Amino acid sequence: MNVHDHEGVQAFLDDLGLSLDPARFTPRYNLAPSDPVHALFAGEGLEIAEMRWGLTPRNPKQRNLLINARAETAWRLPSFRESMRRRRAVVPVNGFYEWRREGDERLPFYITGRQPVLALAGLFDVDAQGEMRCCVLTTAANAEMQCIHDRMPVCLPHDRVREWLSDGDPAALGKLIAGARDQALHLTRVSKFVNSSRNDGPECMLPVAA
DNA sequence: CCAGACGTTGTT
DNA sequence: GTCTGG
DNA sequence: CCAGACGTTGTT
DNA sequence: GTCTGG
Repeated sequence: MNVHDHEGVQAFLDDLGLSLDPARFTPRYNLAPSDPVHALFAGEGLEIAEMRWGLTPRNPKQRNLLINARAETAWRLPSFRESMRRRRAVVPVNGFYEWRREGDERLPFYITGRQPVLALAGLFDVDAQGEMRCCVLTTAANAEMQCIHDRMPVCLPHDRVREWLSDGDPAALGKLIAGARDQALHLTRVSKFVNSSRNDGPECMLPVAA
């Protein structure tokens, strides 16, 4: 994920009556699983909190962080079911990365929306240490994304964020998820600099020739 | 009905 | 608690 | 997600 | 191949 632009994020939050203290904001150009990220959720009203990316599996035998959840199956899977019902989240990002596999190569693309912030639909949970953790819902890739990958994050229209976080009706939520594929996305080929999560700087999102 | 298990995604 | 298998 | 590592005992 | 770290 890429969350580098505080001004853009704050403009998005303004419409929701939320604010994010610039002092608590670190620009991230290459935010990796297990890293802290700010996410919205319905607490006592709409709230924003720092969560770590990836739900911790409740079964200790399973150690993989759950960084994504398929929107099609999250309703019934034990790991996500309760969060789908009662712990939905939104992760505001400036963009995200997807890799096109070409043989042994991973060719990264930076993906943005029409506006400076993409509102990614997600879930959260509280782990055994009391820390909030979140994951991102995925859906079938739309036409733009299909050339690099068959899945993409669920991107909510900004005017549906409140509804996603507050409405409990699965049918209504299903429509929000379905609408994600209509969000216009813009793909930029970037250098493999971003492939190492040790690299976290503006170079991650710089265009390179295809 | 009871017993027993109880992991997801993406990629190949 | 809840789902699956028998 | 991708990159990169991937070893044990005993002794100091 | 598989696990860990970021």
